[in-house]
Amino acid sequence: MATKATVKLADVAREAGVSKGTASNVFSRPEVVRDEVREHVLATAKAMGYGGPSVQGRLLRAGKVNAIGVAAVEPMAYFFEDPWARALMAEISAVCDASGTGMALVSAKNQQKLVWNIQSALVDGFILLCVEGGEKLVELTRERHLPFVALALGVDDKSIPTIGIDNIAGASMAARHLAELGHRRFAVLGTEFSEGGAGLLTDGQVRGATFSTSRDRAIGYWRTLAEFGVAPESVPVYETQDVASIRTAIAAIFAAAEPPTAILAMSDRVALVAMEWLAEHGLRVPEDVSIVGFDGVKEAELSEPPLTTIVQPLAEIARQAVQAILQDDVPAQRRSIPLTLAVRASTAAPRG
Amino acid sequence: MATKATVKLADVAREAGVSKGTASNVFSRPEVVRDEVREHVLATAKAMGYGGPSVQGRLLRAGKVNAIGVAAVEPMAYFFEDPWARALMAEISAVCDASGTGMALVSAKNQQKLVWNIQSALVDGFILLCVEGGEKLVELTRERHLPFVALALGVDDKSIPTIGIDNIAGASMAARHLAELGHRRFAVLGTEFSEGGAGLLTDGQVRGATFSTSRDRAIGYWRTLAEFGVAPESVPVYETQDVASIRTAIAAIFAAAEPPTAILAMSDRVALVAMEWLAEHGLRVPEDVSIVGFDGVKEAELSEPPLTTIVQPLAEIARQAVQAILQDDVPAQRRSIPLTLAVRASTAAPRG
DNA sequence: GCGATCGTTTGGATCGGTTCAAATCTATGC
DNA sequence: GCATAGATTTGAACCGATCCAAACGATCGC
Repeated sequence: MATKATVKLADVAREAGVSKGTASNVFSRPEVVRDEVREHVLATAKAMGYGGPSVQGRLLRAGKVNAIGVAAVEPMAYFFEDPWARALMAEISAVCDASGTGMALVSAKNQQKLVWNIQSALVDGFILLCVEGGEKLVELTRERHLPFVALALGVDDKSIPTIGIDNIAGASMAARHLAELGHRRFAVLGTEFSEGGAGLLTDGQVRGATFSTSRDRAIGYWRTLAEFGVAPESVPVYETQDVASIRTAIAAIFAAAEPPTAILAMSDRVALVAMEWLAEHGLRVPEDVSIVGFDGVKEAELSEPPLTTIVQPLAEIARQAVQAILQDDVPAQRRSIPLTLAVRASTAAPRG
Repeated sequence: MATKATVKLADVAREAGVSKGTASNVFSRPEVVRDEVREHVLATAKAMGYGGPSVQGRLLRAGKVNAIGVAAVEPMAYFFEDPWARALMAEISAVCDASGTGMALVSAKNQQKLVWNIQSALVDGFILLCVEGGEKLVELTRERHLPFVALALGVDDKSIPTIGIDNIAGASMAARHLAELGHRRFAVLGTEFSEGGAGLLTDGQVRGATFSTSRDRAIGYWRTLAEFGVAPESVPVYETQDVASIRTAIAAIFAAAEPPTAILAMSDRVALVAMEWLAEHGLRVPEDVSIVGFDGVKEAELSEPPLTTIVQPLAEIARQAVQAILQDDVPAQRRSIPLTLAVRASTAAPRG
């Protein structure tokens, strides 16, 4: 069923015997047209099968698309499958809903398509979800000359407008919580520090990490533990990627002569996998081992026991990001939203 | 930081001393322009801060937006939170990814905004996710005169292009599976039949349901069980809404003198809640009670025990829907995709 | 030296609307 | 009866590009 020769506003106007201007008013500013005329034009339009003013035409004049694009260097399904992305998207969409703004999803497996997708997306601005490969995305977006903010950018280039969290402060809270409970033997179950890495990291590897998120969290842990007299050298940091690497890491941690009484996990995902491993190996949480996560995903509330974690204020991040785009008032540099500690049942004082 | 007076193609052309046509070619058909000229125009553009051809301008000429809209009469967060919607969106986005098509999310809490959102969405067509309130959505979409297909439309108006599943046949498979295992005492744990209802339904209420999905599944169960000599009157159908109503229903079912040996659940969600209730009340699945779900969501594979269920071919539905829109070749009427039965560990022969 | 050919460039039409100043119509006041 | 304010309508300009037929310029063959 091919689209028949499309009827345009001018056709309707001619047929109805009014000017193009009046016809336009009938649709976009009906109150200014005399009732009689309006009815007639509307009737003519319906009779001719006119589908209403074409959006693209209006757009050209108006300039505003009234939609924001959310982009990621991931397949599009990422938006619906990754827990963090999903939680964030839900918040972003709630804000967009409230302000009647549309959302467009932009993604690409390959760089080639990403370029085109970014360049041709019909949006007023972009929110960039970039866990990795973010720089290229930022660069491309910049060329569109549209407002944009990056969320969770793993690199810290001061010139990129970013809304993020203070990872050092967050990690600090997690470490302080455990230290105040009396723990003195720790291990850090980290996320990705550099492309594809995994395993125990040296001090130098931590500080020279590609991804600042992981680095900052490690630094936050170390710094605060030092205040409690725990030497950084005594707190091993394991980098992990997939589930297998997480399990390998936690196994290594508990293979030590004096295993830690508390685990600092750099993400809830990592923490949850670790808790599973612990349960399988007869170690009780929090009686034998305390564990603190990071992110505050929903699953962390529902785990057994519920996970103590540092929760990211996703709603606030989403609100600020959307506002910034809509008002074309992106932060000049990086802006941080404070994190909060949610104390649940996965932490307790160490035994003895 | 207000956007400075935007530079347009014509400005660049004038500044570079070439015609608008040539300038346009530099960007959209570079190979046709002499290297020297191209370099010069590009340089001028960069110097003037030209952001590349404006999408809206190009659009007007091209006609194709190269994006499809997905609409629902739900808040936008629905796309990221509801399990069924999410699974479907993930599939749809995978198909879009493959064909380089963009996606726009359209939604609205209130009808007022829905109208505007549908009318102003920049898309080449729509996929409608309508579990309820679908008719209004269809009507609005029709006015855009763009191709669209409805998915899972709960009403069966033959004139609406729909890609769906054969609920009767699916329910039939579920019932047959249990009957062939030897079950003869059943109860149906239903989903929503009419706006806000819950509780035991009469035959008339089932047949007069507002939502054809629930009705068809019930009919499928009854019809097939009858073939095995089980009278429909002996198979109670409970309508449910939220978790509480599901628990109430299953409690009622097992309060009977001769409780059923098998449960036919109209959705995996309902089935999973029921399994939880059964576990809490010391009834083992499948030893004491067998249960079959419907939908085939991911959670059904991971439950304990894994749930036997009728799986919806979401990937295929998504593929056909997207293809139909992109090729402007929507099915004239309803098109059904076959369902499959996934036998897992929640079903077994009845005891004794 | 001249016409044909090929690669570039040009200018104007077009996409489908919105907008606004000016023109036209209507009703009111005196 | 006529000027005047207010309500409608008109027509042309414009939004920012793409497209294409025609013009142009250089090279080539004879």
